[in-house]
Amino acid sequence: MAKRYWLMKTEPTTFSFEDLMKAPKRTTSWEGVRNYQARNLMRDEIKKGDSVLFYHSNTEIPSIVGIAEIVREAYPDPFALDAKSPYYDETLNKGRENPWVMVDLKAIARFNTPISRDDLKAQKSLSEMMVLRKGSRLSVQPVLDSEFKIIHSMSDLTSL
DNA sequence: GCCAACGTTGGC
DNA sequence: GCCAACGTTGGC
Repeated sequence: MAKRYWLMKTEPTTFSFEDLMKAPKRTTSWEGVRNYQARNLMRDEIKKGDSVLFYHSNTEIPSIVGIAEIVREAYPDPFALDAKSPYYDETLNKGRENPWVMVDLKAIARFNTPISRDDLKAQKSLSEMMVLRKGSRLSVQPVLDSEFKIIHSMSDLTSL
């Protein structure tokens, strides 16, 4: 099965690439996705070994800041059942099966210079990227091989 | 802080 | 099933 590419968004005030690099084994679980389209991608499409562009959203300069890798495929997100978690899903309290899943992600490379949204927009060959579309809110997005390669070649990265 | 775009909810 | 109201996302 061919390796695939994804873009995952996070607000750096919630969980940043720095946080991922500092995590044990530079690995974290990607909990808290509460959108069915994104859930379906994680559950059905995202495979171990796939690469992830790590995107910082809702910040001063929205940017891709590094590359991560899927190290564990989808499994149930326990935070959905934890009343103390900000990701608690209170609609599950009647015994409805927990529909939410998460994957595990490992930091692979850090961009010494983040590639900003403006940088991406300046590339004609990236004009179809989902993340650049106005109103694009999906927090887990597919990325074409060609798009990943271009971004990789634009980057100045340090392997971790 | 503003607000457009989007997903979800719930009345009918 | 329709769709208005609402809450959230996220660029600007």
